[in-house]
Amino acid sequence: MSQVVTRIAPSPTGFMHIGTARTALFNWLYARGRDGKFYIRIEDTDRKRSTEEANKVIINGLNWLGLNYDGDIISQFERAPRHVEIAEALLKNKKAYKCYSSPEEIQNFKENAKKSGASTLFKSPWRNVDPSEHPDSPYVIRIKSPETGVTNIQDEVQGDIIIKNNQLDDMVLLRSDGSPVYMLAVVVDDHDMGVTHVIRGDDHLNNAARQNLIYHAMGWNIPVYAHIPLIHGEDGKKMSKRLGATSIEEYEREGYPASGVRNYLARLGWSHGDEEYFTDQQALEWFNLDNIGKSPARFNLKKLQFLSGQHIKNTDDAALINEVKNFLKYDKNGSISEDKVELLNASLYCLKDKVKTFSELIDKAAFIFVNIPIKMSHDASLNLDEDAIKMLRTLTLHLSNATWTRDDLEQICNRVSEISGVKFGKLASPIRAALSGQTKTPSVFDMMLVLGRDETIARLNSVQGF
RNA sequence: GGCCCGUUCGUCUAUCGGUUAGGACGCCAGGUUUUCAACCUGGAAAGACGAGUUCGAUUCUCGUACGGGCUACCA
Repeated sequence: MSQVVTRIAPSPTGFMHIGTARTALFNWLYARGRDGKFYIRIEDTDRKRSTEEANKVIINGLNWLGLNYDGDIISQFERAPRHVEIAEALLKNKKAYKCYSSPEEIQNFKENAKKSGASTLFKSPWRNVDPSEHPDSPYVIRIKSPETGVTNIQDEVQGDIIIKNNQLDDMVLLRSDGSPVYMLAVVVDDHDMGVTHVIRGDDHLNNAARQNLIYHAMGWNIPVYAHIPLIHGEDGKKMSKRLGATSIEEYEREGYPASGVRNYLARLGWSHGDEEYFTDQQALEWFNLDNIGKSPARFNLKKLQFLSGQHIKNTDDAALINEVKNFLKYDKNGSISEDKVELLNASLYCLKDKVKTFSELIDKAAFIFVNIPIKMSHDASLNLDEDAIKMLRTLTLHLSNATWTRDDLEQICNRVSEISGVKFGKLASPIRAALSGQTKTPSVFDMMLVLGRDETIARLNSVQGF
């Protein structure tokens, strides 16, 4: 079999929908897993919607998700002359015809048909009129769809779908202003781009029958179809902005790792036995069309979070630091200085196993980013009463000649809590407050280890008023 | 209205006629514990409904209900 070619064909709406991202991922996995090509084509024939900015949003989304594409991005709009050329070829072959019915006429017909309960399928009276009788007025070009028989869609996901040809109207190919219609453009572009596998949302399933008409009329090979069910929101309805994020950029902003999003999106509607967590390599190796489900899947944030946590845990430190730095441009901290990066790197061992997002990681690493004098949260300050300060004073003394290993620190802390006649928990809270100004932090030992002796003692002193 | 598609624990799914219907997230209980987490152990939890085919249906067929899509000179 020849090389696999897939494509993602988003329309420039100004943001990248999570569903578009998943479709892109499926196409990318299918192509890249088979040494094939993956292209982007922007469906910008509707000029009202498209802007440079909107294209950029799509490209940024794809880049962030790590879906690299081949060649240049293709603009459907720019290919209009070629679409017209095909429409004219069809006209010449008598596979299409000029229709002079006005929009008002058609509108009236449909309204009447609806009222009387008859089929609303418009049958143009111009279908078989000889060109010599054509008026000199605006016209559209319509395809001649077969009046009898059936059109068969062979779909890798949905199975064989049979649509009766009498359900298909003579769709418009070229508008009266001469511009091509989407249905024509898709077929021509897919054919010209050599697309072998059309993996797209199942809202196009019915359209596939119409598109097949054009393939047949041109004598072109029909691509392999895989119409995948759309993603729904947590409530089972279409994903809306009201419930959760719909654009891929929001997940980036919130600090989800791209690898986790890839894993989650791939697993949503597709499966490989019981595998839930997998790497890109595994996804590439395993992904196929056979195991895509037929029913729409609901988006579930908790599972995304779980998987994201797993991916962060399994990312090596150097790569993780890079991703976090990149994420920081969305965080209020902005960028961070090199010495803080070093501290962050040193603390990864006690952070990355426990967080689900980069933003959570930064939160937990807050003790790194504060400086003396440390601003106390209200809850933290409650842990610094007189008795506590006294304990900290004792602790500071013992700490000055500690060897600064975990064992040693634990021993010292235990001794101090013993001397003070309290359980370790009573001592840990003030330490935590002094070191971070917060009540939720990594273990006090981890903080001491990361901060080092000088900084630890300085912070402890600072709450004692030194 | 017509046509097309779908329906297994709350959610994502496994099962390709015979299973105590499996896994994962989430949830609940217990454990670990210096906070928050993370982690460990255990638990509850599903074949939309009704017929038919069959020795036997979650699985095959039909119907109903519910959900979704298409039915544009939108994409």
